[in-house]
Amino acid sequence: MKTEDNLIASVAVEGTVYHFDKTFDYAVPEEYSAVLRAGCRVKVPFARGNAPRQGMVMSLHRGDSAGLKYISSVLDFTPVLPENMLCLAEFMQRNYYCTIFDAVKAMLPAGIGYSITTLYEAVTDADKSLMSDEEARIYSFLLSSKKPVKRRDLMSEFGYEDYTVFERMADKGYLLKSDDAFRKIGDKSQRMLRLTSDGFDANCKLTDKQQSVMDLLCVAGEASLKEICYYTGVTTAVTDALVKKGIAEYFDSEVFRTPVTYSDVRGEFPVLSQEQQKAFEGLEAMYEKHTAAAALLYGVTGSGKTSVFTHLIRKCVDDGKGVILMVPEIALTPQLIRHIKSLFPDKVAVFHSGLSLGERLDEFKRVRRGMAKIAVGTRSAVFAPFDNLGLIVMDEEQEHTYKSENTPRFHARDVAKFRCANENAMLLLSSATPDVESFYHAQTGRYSLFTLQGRYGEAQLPTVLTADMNEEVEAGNTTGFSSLLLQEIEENLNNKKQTILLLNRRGYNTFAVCSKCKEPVTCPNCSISLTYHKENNRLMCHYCGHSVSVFDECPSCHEKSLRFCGAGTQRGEETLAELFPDARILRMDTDTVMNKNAHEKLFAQFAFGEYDILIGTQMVAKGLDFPRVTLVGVMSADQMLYSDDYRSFERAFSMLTQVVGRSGRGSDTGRAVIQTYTPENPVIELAASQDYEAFYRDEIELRRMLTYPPFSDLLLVGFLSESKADAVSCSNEFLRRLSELCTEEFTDVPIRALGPSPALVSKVNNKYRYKIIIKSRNSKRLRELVSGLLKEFGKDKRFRSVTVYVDVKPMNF
DNA sequence: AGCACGCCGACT
DNA sequence: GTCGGCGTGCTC
Repeated sequence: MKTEDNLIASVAVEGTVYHFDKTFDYAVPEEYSAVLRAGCRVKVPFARGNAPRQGMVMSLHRGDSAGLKYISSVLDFTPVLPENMLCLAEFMQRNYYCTIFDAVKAMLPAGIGYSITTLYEAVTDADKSLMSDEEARIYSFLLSSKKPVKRRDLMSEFGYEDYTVFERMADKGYLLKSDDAFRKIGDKSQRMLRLTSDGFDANCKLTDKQQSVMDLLCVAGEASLKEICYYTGVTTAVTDALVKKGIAEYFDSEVFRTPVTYSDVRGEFPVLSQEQQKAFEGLEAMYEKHTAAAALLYGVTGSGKTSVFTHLIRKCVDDGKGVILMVPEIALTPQLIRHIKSLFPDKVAVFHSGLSLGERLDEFKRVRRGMAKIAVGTRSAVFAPFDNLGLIVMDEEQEHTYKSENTPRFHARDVAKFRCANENAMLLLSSATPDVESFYHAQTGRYSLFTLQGRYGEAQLPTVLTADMNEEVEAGNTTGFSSLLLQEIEENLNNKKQTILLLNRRGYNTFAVCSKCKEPVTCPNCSISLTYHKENNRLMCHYCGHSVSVFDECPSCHEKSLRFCGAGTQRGEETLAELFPDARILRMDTDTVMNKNAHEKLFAQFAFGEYDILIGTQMVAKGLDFPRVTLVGVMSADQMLYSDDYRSFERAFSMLTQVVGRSGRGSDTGRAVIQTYTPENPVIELAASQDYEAFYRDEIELRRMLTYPPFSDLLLVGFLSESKADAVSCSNEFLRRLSELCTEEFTDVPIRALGPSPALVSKVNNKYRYKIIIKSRNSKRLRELVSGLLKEFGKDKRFRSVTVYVDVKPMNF
């Protein structure tokens, strides 16, 4: 048989590392050669041990297969991803410095994933007398179980941290090894726990932690694992133990099921105003060219941006093309989703983290098979696998939730841009307070700009007052509520109107300090102070999730002198209740909202008038329209304004504009009170007058002067290590090599580098974090330079303890 | 990142 | 001699 003309698959392999990632060529066995196509997943032997790994076939070609390994099995007989998505994966590898498989993984629904596991079974004729006691026990266990046992299960059964024992037994011929691909099941974060019906027998001894879980279950009956861990401060190891004892059992949560909207509730397309019609016609003309294009739809809240883009979506669906509609957070936009579903019955697939794995898989398949034409969802919806994409709409395009903070660290807007360019589709960004970069592109003609001026119903802008907190503190007021705000709340209560208060801190107290030695109580794993949560009476770390029962002894000087300070939402709620005992107060933050579809329910209750005051973190700035709200209070504008980031003004402006705009949506004029220690900051005034364009003019000048985006691109190089010294020396060496290369091979790449310096939170989960910020133009040459350096440092054995990664357009640094 | 391979020291 | 500890280098 001649070897020159065999089928070869280029495969992206799972579990590689950036510095040696590429596609690996495998020979395709004869029996698969007719069926295998790019976009199918395969099982391949990898590295010296030929350990089985999952891979994605990126492309197929013919050639000489001599010396290549063979694909061991095919996991999909029809491609799970179309060609254009494979092309996108390569784009992501180049731009986000991730492995190709990382990019592929981001595109697939979690439920589709296979994991490849080693299985062990006992040979029938081994001589037990030759084994150690431990080996004999393992052998008997495997002999009694009929089927091969997964390595993982075997490890936990015998309490091992590694699997050398089993490997040794396999070498000695007592055990047989095999590998298989398994469908992943049961996303732990969504699992529920309940007591088993047969109850538990009284002589069964429980540890303290197990008992606390039991107490919770006895009261609640059932609870999600997340909640159990929050309230009792245990890890899943404890719940696992209860399940093992037969006292409790896991089950999949039913509450997350999306209510199915049947086609009998058919929505009406909104009638467009003259201004909206004009914008629509402009967009329609762009769309009709069927070439890659981008537009920004800019209009104040309530100007009807949604109406405009629903008409455009209809146009696109009528052409038989796919539409992606992205929203910042699904939980806060239930009415938009319901609206879209009612306009396009049976054509909508929804993508968000609240779906069960099975549901995500179903929605993915509906898109893949062309049954659904519109994919609605959060940033992961940008990967909806349409093969004839027509339009991508990004609602509230400036929202930070569009940026992924985990590998692959992509920005959904950039991925959307690439997809549109690559698939000849149109990109429509929509916002009341666009990202400064986007508005710049609209001003300079890279995007077409469509503006909506009119506010529906001509509601008046709210009157905005600022409260100078310096004066309050001088006057001895430490409640966090200025006299001005209190007075306004009082008035609203008397008039039976509703109030929204924004307090951007979770928990009860934001930190604890020792009144003797002045040491704050910090997380043992992170360089961040612990927050006191009243509901579970624990101190918690919002970074790594560490929590301890509350104590009063200072960990540094051992005096019983801890003092709790700073107000979070829980404390704010309590203070309010004391000040206004008759007011009905609703608190909303990730703690109260953790369970079920609570968002919508709570918002609905508030809209119904079941509460007088809504206090919460930034989620209260979004969500439903509340016509009865006539007062909005911002407890502190300062944390928003002064974070260590060039975008803090932009974010604060957007947030303040949004929250202030919540006041006076109905017939009454609204009021807003912004509390701050820096009342002179112009951003506050600009937000008060809802004047985006004036804000933009100031901001863009600032950016131009300081060469910040859009006049440059930012890249963060991160260094993570358990050893502080290694992280420091690695980052120093990186900077040295960077400047060296810039004076040698890369003289054509203009670069400014800042750092190295410790990250904003310098230690998380016992890992020290350092960063270098690179200011440059994101060109091909820059990517060559950065990618080369990453590979060099990945291989460097001096820095083996250090993980080096790159974050393009970092959000927090 | 794993993981096999190989080289060296301590031991039945 | 042989087991097993760790340092080194490769992954189609």
